[in-house]
Amino acid sequence: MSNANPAQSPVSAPRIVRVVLDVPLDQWFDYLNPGLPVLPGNRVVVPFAGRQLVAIVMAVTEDTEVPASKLKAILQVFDDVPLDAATLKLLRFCADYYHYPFGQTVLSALPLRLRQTKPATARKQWAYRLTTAVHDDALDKRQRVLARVIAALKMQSECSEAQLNTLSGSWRKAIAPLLANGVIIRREVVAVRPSMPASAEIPALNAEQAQAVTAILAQRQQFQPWLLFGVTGSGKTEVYIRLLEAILAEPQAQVLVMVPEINLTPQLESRFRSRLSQFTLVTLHSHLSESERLQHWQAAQSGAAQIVIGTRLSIFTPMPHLRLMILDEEHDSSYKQQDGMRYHARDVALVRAKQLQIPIVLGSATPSLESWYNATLDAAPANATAKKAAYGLLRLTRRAVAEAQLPQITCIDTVQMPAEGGLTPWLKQAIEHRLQRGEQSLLFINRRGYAPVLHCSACQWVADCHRCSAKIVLHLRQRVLRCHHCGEEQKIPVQCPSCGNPDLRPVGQATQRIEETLQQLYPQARVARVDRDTIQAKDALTEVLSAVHAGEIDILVGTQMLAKGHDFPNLTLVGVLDTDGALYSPDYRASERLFAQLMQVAGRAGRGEKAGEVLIQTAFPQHPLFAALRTQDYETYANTLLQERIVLQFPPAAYVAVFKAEAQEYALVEQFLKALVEAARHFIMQEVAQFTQLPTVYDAVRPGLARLNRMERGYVMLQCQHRGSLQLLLRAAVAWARHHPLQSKIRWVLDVDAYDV
DNA sequence: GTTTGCTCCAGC
DNA sequence: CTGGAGCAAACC
Repeated sequence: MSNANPAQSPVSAPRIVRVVLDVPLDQWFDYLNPGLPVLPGNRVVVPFAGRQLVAIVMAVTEDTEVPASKLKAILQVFDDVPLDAATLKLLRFCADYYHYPFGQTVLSALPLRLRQTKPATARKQWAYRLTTAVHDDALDKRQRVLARVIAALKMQSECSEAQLNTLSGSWRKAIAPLLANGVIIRREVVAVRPSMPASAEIPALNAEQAQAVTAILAQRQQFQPWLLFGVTGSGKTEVYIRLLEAILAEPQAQVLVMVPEINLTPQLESRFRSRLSQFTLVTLHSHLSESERLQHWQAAQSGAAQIVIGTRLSIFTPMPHLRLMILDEEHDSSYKQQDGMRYHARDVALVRAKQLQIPIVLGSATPSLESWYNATLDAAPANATAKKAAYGLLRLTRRAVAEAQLPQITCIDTVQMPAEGGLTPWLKQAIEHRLQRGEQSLLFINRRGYAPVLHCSACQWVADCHRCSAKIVLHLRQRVLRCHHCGEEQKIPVQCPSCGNPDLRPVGQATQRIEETLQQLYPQARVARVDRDTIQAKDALTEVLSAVHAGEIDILVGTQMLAKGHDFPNLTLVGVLDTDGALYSPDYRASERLFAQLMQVAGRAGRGEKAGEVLIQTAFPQHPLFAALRTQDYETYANTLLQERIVLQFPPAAYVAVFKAEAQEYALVEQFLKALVEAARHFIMQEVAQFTQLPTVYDAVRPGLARLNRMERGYVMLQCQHRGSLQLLLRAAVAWARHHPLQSKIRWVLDVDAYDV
C-alpha cells in the first residue's frame, strides 16, 4: 500500500480520476488528482458528502463535465487492483441486468476490509511443526498447555493456528521458548488448511460417471453448460473430484465450486480436502471472520488458491485462471440473493462461464425447472420454441454404493388415520420398530418452535405479531411468542387478551412439540432436535451430526436443515409430518421445492446396507407429487410441472420481474404502484415498435404477508417471453421510479427473475 | 445511503 | 431572536 508519491510530476499526470462508490446513485464521480500515481482499477479514498469512502477508479482522464468548484481531490491511493477486467465486465452485466447501481455492485464484490478506508492487510497465517522428537518426560509436568500442543504436533505433521487455538488460548506463550530454540518451527501458509489424512480409498468410476467426466473434459476449452442429473448417492462428488484433478493438472488453472450453504455441506469440503490435498483450497462463506475472508479472497484473486469452494457471493470473486465452474445442488434456492442486488448465482455463473468460454457443471438430483428446461428443450414436444438443448445432459442413474437400495416410500392418509400429537399410529409403530432394532429414525417437519398458533378456545382469538400480518409462533422452551418473519418477541399471555379466558391452547405441531411428544412416548429414547433455534452456535450442527454417527441418538427431529447431504448408515426410517401446506400453495414454485426437499429427505433413509423406509403423513395421498416421489421419478414430475409453467407463462417458459414496494401506509404503496403500472403500460404502447414481444404488466397486488415489520407491502409483476423486451421495459420503469415524487415516502426494489411471487 | 441545509414554528 | 424537528436536495 503506498500513499502520495512526491516524485511524480503533477503536471504530466492526467488530472481527473473517475470513480465508482458504494452509494445508491447510478453514476460515476470525478475527482481531482493532486499528483498521486493512480491507475484504473486502483482503490482510492475520496471525500464524499462529508464522509470518506473507498472508491474504485474506472478511468483516469483530462476532461470532466463537473464544474471546477465542485471537484474535490482524492485523499489517498492504495496500490492494489483488486478487480480484474473480466470481473468488472461480469459486474457491469449484473448491474445492467438486475438494474442495480453499478458502484454498489462493484464495491459489494469486495471483502469488507477492502471497502474500508484503513489499509487492509491480511494477517499472516502460520503452520507449526516439530523438528526433533520430544520425549514426554523431558517436559515440565506443570506445563499442561505445552504438553497438549506437543501431543497435537506429534499426531499431525503440521498444525494450523486454528487447530492450536482449540487446544488452549495460551499456546503461543507456552511454545515461545521452543520456537526460539528451534524445536518447533513455523512456516507461512496461504490458507488455514487442516491437514487431512490422504484417503487411501479411491473409488472406481462406474460407466456413467466415467462417461460424464469424459464428455465434460472433451469440451473443456469452450463455454458449455452441463446438467449433471444424478440421483442421491450416485456419486456426483466423485465426478467433481475427477474433473478437478484433470483441470488442475494444467500449470495455471483454478476451479470454482459453489455450494448452497457451506456449513450444511461439510462433507463435500472434507472430501475435497482429503482427495485433492496437493492443491491449495480456500473457502468463502458467511461464517468466516473478516480477516479470514480477506485472506481467502486474496488467495483466489492472486491465483494462489487453485480451488475455491464458496457460497453464492463467491461468484464475483476474481480468479485469473478460472477454467471450470461447478454448482452443486444447483436447484437450491439459497443461490438466489434476496436483498441488495437480487441476483441468482446460477444465472450469473452461466454468464461468467460464457464470458470466459469455460465449461460449467450444474449438479442436482432434482434439477431446477430452469435447468431441466434448458437441458431437454429438444425433447419437450409441447415446447413452441423447439430449439436444440442449450445444456448437455448427463445422467447418473445408479447409486454408487451397489448394496444401497432405494427407500420404500409410502403415504399415510391422515384422513383415514388421523394423527395424535402430530404422529399417526402407523408412524409411531414404525418408530418403535426402529427403537427395538437399535436403528435410527428421522422426523422431518418444516416448522420450528413449539406450535404455530396460540388459540383461545372461548372466543377464537389467536396470538398475532404486532408488526406483521402473521400469527406469532409459540416457543415454550424459551417461554416466548416469536414472529418468524420479523423476530418480534412477546410474553406468553396468562389469559386471553380478548375475553380473559385463562385456557389458551397451542394448536398445531412444530419441532419442539414433536420432540416433547417423542420424549413422553419413549422416555428411554435419545431424541435430538435440529432447527435454527438449536444450532445457533457455530459447531452445534456438527456436534449433533457426529452424535448421530456415533449412535448416540435414536430419533432426530428437524427442519429442512436435515435434508441436505448427511449420510447416516444406521438411519432406516424417515417420517415426513405435515407438508400439505406446500401442495396447494399460491406460490407457483412451492411444489417444485417440496418435491426436491422430499427427494432429498427420502435419500437420508437407507444409505448404508440396510433398506430404508419413508412414511409421509398427508391428507392428499393421491397428489401426483407423491406418485412421482414413490417411484423416485423426477423426470415425469418435472415435465408435468413444465407443462403447467408453459400454460401459465411462468418461468422458465417466460421471464418475470417484480417491483416490490413498501411504506407505512398501504395507500402510498398503492398510489405508487398504480402509477407505475400506468406508466409501464403507457411506455409499451408508445414504444411498441421497439419490442420484439409485448410484456404483460399486471395490476398491483398485496403479497400473502401483507405487512412485514410495520411496513405495508405491495407488488407489480411484469412478464414477457422475450428477455430483451422485458429488460427494455424494466430500464424505463426503473428510470421512472427513481424520479418519482413518492420516492422519499416509499421504499421500492426491483427483483428480476424473482423467486417468491 | 448519508449529510447538509433549508423552512417553520415553539419557546424565551 | 435562537434552536430543534422535519423534510428535500445534493452528493464529484
